[in-house]
Parts: sequence; C-alpha cells; structure tokens
Amino acid sequence: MTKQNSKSITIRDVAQAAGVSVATVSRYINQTGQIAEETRVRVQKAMDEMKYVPSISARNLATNRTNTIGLLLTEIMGEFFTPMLEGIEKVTSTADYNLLISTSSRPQHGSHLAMGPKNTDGLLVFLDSISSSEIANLYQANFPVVLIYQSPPGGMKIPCVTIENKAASRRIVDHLIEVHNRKRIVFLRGPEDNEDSYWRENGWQQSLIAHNLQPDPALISQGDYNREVARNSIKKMLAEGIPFDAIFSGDDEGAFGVYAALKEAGLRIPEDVSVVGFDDQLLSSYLNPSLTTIHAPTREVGQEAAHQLIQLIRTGSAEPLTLLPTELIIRDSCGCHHS
Amino acid sequence: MTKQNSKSITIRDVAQAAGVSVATVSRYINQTGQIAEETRVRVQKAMDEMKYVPSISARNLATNRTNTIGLLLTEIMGEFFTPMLEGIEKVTSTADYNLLISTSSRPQHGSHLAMGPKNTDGLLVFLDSISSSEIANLYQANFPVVLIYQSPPGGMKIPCVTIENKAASRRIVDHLIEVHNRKRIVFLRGPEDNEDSYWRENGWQQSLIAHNLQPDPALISQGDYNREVARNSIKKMLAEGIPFDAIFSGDDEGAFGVYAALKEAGLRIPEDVSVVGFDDQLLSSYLNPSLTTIHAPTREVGQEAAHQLIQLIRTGSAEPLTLLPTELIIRDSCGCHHS
DNA sequence: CTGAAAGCGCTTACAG
DNA sequence: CTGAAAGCGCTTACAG
Repeated sequence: MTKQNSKSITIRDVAQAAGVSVATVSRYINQTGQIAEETRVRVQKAMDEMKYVPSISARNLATNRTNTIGLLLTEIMGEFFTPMLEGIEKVTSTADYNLLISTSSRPQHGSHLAMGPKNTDGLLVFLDSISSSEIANLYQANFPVVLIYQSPPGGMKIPCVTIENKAASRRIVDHLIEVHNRKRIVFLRGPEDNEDSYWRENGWQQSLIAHNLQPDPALISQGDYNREVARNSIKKMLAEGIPFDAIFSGDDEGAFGVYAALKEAGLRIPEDVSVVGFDDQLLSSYLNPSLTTIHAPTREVGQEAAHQLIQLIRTGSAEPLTLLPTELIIRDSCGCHHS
Repeated sequence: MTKQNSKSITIRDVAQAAGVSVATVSRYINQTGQIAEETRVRVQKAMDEMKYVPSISARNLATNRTNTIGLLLTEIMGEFFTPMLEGIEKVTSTADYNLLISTSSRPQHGSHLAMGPKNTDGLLVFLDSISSSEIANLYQANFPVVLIYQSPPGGMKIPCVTIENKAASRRIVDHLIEVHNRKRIVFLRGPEDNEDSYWRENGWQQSLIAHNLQPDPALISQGDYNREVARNSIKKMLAEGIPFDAIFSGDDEGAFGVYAALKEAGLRIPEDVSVVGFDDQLLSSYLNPSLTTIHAPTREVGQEAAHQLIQLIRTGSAEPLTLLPTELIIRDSCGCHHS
C-alpha cells in the first residue's frame, strides 16, 4: 500500500502554529464569523508555511454536505455526449462543485444506488439511467435531482431540462415537402420510449397531414439512434421495394447509417433521396453531402441542467421545465445549394 | 436549503435494530473478520429494513481513503477525448472507484490543487493539465499518479501510458512516398511542446531521409491539433505558392481543416493532394474521401491508465511505461482505392 | 473577536 | 465471534 501523507497536517497543527484555536482557523478558512486582522495574518501564514490542505472527508462529515454533484448515465455515448459533459463540467467547476460520474449503478453490500444523498448534494439524471422507482425514492426524500432529456415520471415535480423537438421536426419536414417537393418521407425512430423521438415523429406526422399527405406506417422504421440499426432499416426497406424520396432520421447518428445504406444501394443524396437528421453533431457538417439537420444545443442543455441543479441545491427550488430552442440547419443533403 | 435526509439512519441504528454492536455491523459490511451466521442474518435484515446506506464521508475519514480517482484535464476535448473517458470510466467503475473530473485547477483559500491526497486515492493526469512542479510535489509525497500521453518530467519515476508515434508516422509517410509517389509532403505540427507531435514529426523526417528526400522547413507548418489553425496554415501555404503534393497532418482534427482549405482552393483529394492524419477519430472514416490515418487506441489508453493507477494504489507499483501500439489505416485520401 | 467541547458516522486495535 | 472505546479532522452552537 502506498502511504499517503503518513503525517498529514491538520487544522489542529495550523491552530497550534498560529497560536489560536481550531475554531478560529475553521472560521478563517470558511470566512464565517469575524476575525481580527492580526489573527488572520497569523493563520494565513501558518497555513502557507505548512501547506495546509483541509480534509474534504472531515468537512463533509461535519457539514453533511459533499460539495459534489453526481451525473448518472447509461453510458458515455460518443459525439453526442461530449458537448453535454463539457457544459456540465464548466458550470459545476465554476461553482466549485466536484463532478462524480457513474454510468451504471453498482449495487454493493447494503447500498442501492452508486450515488445519492450520502455522497452527493444533488443528481443530474440523464435519460433513463435509473428506474422510475429510484427516481421516486429520491423525490420522496426531497433530494435535489434534475432530469436531462427526460420528463419526470408520474406527476413528480422534478425539474427537467430538454429541447424543443416537435416544432423543429415539423419545420424540417415542411422544408422537404415545400422546397424539395418530397412526398414519401421516411421517419426513422429512436429507441423505444424515447421522448425526443416521440415528439419528432409527431412533428413529422403533423407536417404530412398539414400538406394533405397520408402518414404511411410503412414509412416508419427503426433507427434506434444508431448507425448500424438505421443502415439496416434502410437496406431492408430498399430490399422490400418500399418507395420513398426522403428520409428524416430521428437523429444524426442514424443519418450516418442512412448515408451508408444509400451509398451501397447506388442511390445519390440528394438527387434520388433527400436525407435530414436531428442533433447537428460535429460530424454532420463534414459529411458529403453535408447534412441538413436540426441543431440541438446539447452543450447548453448540460449547462442549464447544472445551473438548475445548483440552484435547487442552494435555494430549494428550480425551473420545473427548461425547453431549449432548436434551430433548422439547412445544408446540402436535403437538396439545397445543389446545382 | 433543501433538507437532506433530516434523520438519516446510521450504523448505530442498524446495530441497535440488530441487537449487536456497531463494530459488528461494520465488520459485516466490510466483510472483515468472522461473524456468526445467525448474526449476519440479523444484521442484513436490519440493513434491508432500514434501507441503510453507509456514509462515505465518515468511512473516508476513518480509513483515510476516498475510493475515488481523480482525472485532471485541461479541457474536455471533443471527439478525441470521449473514447478515453469511456475507457477510464469503465475500469474505474468496475473496480468500484468513483471518478472525479476536473478541468481546471481551482485554487481556494488554503488549497492548491483541486485534487490531491485529501480527496482522491490517486490521480490520472492528462497531458499538461498541471505544472511540472505540481507533479513533482505529488511525486515527492509518494502519491499515486499516472500520466497519460505525457512522459514524466525530469527523471521522476511516474508511470505513464501513451501510444507509439514514431514508427507509425514513418510508415504512413513511407506509404505516401512509395505507393503514391509523393515527394513534397507537408507536416502539420501539433501544439508546441506536444510530445506526440514531436515523435510524429520525427517519423516524417526519418521517412523522407530514408527516401533521399530533403526535409524542407517550408513544409512544416502549424496545425495545433485544431481545424481552423490547420485550415489557415494550408491556405497560407497555398497563397504563398509553396508547392506540395501531400499533407501529413499531426492529427485527424487538423486533417479536417485541411480538407476544408483544399476544397476552398479547388484542389482535389487525393488527385491533387494526398492527405493523411493521425488518431483515426470516429469522423475520419465518414469524410469524403475517407481519411487514411493511423489508429490511436485512445479507449485502450484510458483503460490501461486506469488499470495502472489502480494497481499503483493497491500494490504500490505499476508499469513505468505502457506504449500502446498504433495501426496504419489505409483509406481513400492517400490515393488508394481510387480509380 | 475567540475558545472549549460536543458531534458528524464510521473503523479498528485491544480485550475478552 | 463480539463489544467498548478511541480516533479520524473538521464544524458549530454555546459562552464569554
């Protein structure tokens, strides 16, 4: 075992060196209570000389706070996830919170969730990383939680931050129909029960109806927010001879798979098939042709969620629902800018 | 303030309910020491009924361990970073360690580094996220540290995990020369003092020399592992009329910028200019043309680093240097597979 | 403005 | 196999 600071210096050592009580040192460090100027100097000097670093564990135990925020995920998902993490990290670190990340609950002897009131001050819960009943437990314990990309189950009043899906989806499908005269537009669904996907499909449907086009169930297929799944879905539709002239993939990730499937089939984008996505990942503008999509402000979602959680921790209340605006990004894959 | 568990249940409550001492409950939870079967049952039952969750802070204070690993970064960098984080997270969570992430040191009253012996059991230090003197401090305190993509400064024996750069770089340049008959090959450097970039440049140079081509300083330019910087560098070279027929970008990120610059100039890849990179990011295979590059096993780097750190924490020693192999990935941008 | 002391919830020799 | 008790390093009423 590596010995860690065999004789770590404590607040007691500092107090002694400065000729004051530990209470005074504590007050100085935490800037709580008045302290004579002369005393401050002595304490600071002692701390500097001894290179004192407070014990977080002891502080946590004494205050019943942890100063850390937990982030719960199912997995760290590639491109999509990174900007969100950046946003979260930026806000939490600025507010002097530690960020604890956990992708899977790791039940231990006598524990239930890897994170909770005992080791965090509040939780950021991404999508369905934990079950509704676990959310309910936290909720009942009045423990600060903010949901990301997921609205609270069954009537719980848990703050949630997510993005506007439906109107944007409707707009992108409108574009396909009105500008590019597409009539048979495939919708590639996300994973089952995914809220975003639900609203995106809803937007797709409304657009069709508004243009007197009948939503054809045969044009709805599984994309799962996954390249390979999307790719196979399109291959299958092609093999089955289902006719279509455009594809609205529930997310960009799926659109990448669509590109592959279409390419393999010798179909051209956008001449033969218009393709549009949702998310506006980094990659999307680099595709050939560049992908027309809807920009989801993922980074801002992360920031906003962290903000709300910190506010919830500090004041006891937060915005019930934060709906971040999305934006239509017209590029080449729909048929625009195309000679 | 949100009240957290106003009356949180403790080990004392469990002990009382089970009719044993707290010592026994502690032993049971930690599986240290023998306990009568009958007693175990009673304790477990009490824990279940009360939904007991141990206080991490108290445990940490008592044991002087934190069970968390700190990850120090300069920033969370896009695509490149994600796989590494995945690798790290996987290993740490499997070994039941918490992962604490910090991108910037946030000096507080009386503290020096956001992470250290007081709140972590060991540190994963990525690139130059902290200064050499801080590394030296940790080293002298015999605190477990593993360096990622960076060798230890001045003779310190700190374990390091990184990738093979030079031989792979030499190989990719060889390929450009031998297979595609390129003669004026640009090298786009990474950020100043970046070790990887140094060795990649070294490989580039050796390949040229081995083929009797004089390394031309005019062909070395700044890429900074950054799209825009790389793009501007190439635009500048083009404007200055410096002739070249291939570009070896120090990393894929820069190669993306190269694509943009070449495209703007009306130059074709690979017909007019071969382009190759280093890293093999997710995006690279999706570019048009797909990017010939060197695969850096970033995910494995993360895993391996976490492994080494945990070993270091537990046994007191680890592999001094772990050099992960890289692999040449031939795609289209060099000129292969091109009719 | 400062100090003595209790308490936060665990772990761990030390006895038995 | 089990318990009593000290100790981990802080914070925070309570007095003064």
